[in-house]
Amino acid sequence: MPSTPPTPVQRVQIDAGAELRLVALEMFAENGYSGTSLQQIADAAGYSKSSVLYHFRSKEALFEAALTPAVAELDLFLESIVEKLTNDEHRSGFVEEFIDLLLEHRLAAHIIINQGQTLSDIPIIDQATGLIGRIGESFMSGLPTTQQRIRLGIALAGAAYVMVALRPSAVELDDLDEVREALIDVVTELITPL
Amino acid sequence: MPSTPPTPVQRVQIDAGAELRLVALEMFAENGYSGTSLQQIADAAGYSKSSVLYHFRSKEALFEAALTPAVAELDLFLESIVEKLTNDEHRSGFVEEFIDLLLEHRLAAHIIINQGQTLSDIPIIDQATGLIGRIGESFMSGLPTTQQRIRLGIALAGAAYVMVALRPSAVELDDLDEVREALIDVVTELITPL
DNA sequence: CCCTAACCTGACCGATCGGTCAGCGCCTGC
DNA sequence: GCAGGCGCTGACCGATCGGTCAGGTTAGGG
Repeated sequence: MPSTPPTPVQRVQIDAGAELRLVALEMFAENGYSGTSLQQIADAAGYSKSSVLYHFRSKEALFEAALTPAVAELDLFLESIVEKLTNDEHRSGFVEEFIDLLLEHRLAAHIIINQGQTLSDIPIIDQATGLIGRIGESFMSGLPTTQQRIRLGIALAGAAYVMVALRPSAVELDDLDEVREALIDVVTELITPL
Repeated sequence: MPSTPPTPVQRVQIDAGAELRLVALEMFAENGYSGTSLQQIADAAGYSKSSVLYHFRSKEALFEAALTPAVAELDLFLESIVEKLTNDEHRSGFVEEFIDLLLEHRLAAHIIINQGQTLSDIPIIDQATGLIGRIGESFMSGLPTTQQRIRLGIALAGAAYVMVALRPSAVELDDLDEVREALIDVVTELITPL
């Protein structure tokens, strides 16, 4: 019998750091940053509080680690925006990508939207709101009337908030697809006259 | 010289309860419910923590007292809705009143929108979200397609969120009027096809 | 077989949390 | 002038907060 290969076996969930990041993301979204204690996170993940602080130097570091993937993708999205908006034909694609980005990182979006002002002194939150601001600016390069700015705000904030308001339990996969298309339609309709 | 009247004099701000309610509302909106301590509220209002707890039996009672006026007006608004919606001519008035209601109670709206899910176990929050839900239901009595529900959601949530996002410092009175009209226009445009 | 390093934990720390309580000064009606 | 209640306070309570630390356990390489 040949020697067994060097254990690439079942990697179900042995990465404690990633597991803690996920649990923390859910709880921060559900109960808020200051409303979630390290003890609660540790209990939910099946570790001790000390263990959480072994993997992450502080509560804020854990928060930052939990949000980092979403913010990184948001950053990539911003970089790709410039060419998207110069080519007029790609504008609808812009909306689609933005909605998909929000859907993929719903929990992170929930946190940034609902707690962004409160937690503005945490670096990654500051970075995220900065990115969002630059997306808005680059979109309406000639930021014309108040009415137009309000229109854009309602489109993006409304879409984000509707998505965020979806309770995780209420997410049937079919419905999610339907929601996705409806969001793309309505947002596209709102921003095309700009 | 006639006797001085029984001191109806300057009532600048001697009602400690009302003053505390106001300060608490601002701080709860700014830093969140669990992110605001009774000590911070007391300091900001110029009282001791004990004094706050003399006027309000608990932190939750103070929170409830701070939100009560807004929720009461929301309740009145819901009662007036039925006749507004049966008379087709008053539909635009509906939007106008709703926007004005949000503008008048911006801080309370901020709290209910951003912390409603988190604080769903507090009675007045439960009441407020219940009222909002009934407003939505009574508006789209025949809740038709997903697309139409999303449209309504974006209109109302977007408007509310745009308003909430206005930093208090950024509120010039002229701008506020401009924002009000823009909001009414866009929201009306969104919900008229329903 | 032992040494090391990674992982995890309970005990403990000072600070702060929401809340209680006894008592202070002051105004008012008798 | 005195009794009583209202507004307000500091001292204090147990619980919990985020965070530190010394030590226990385990797996792997020499």
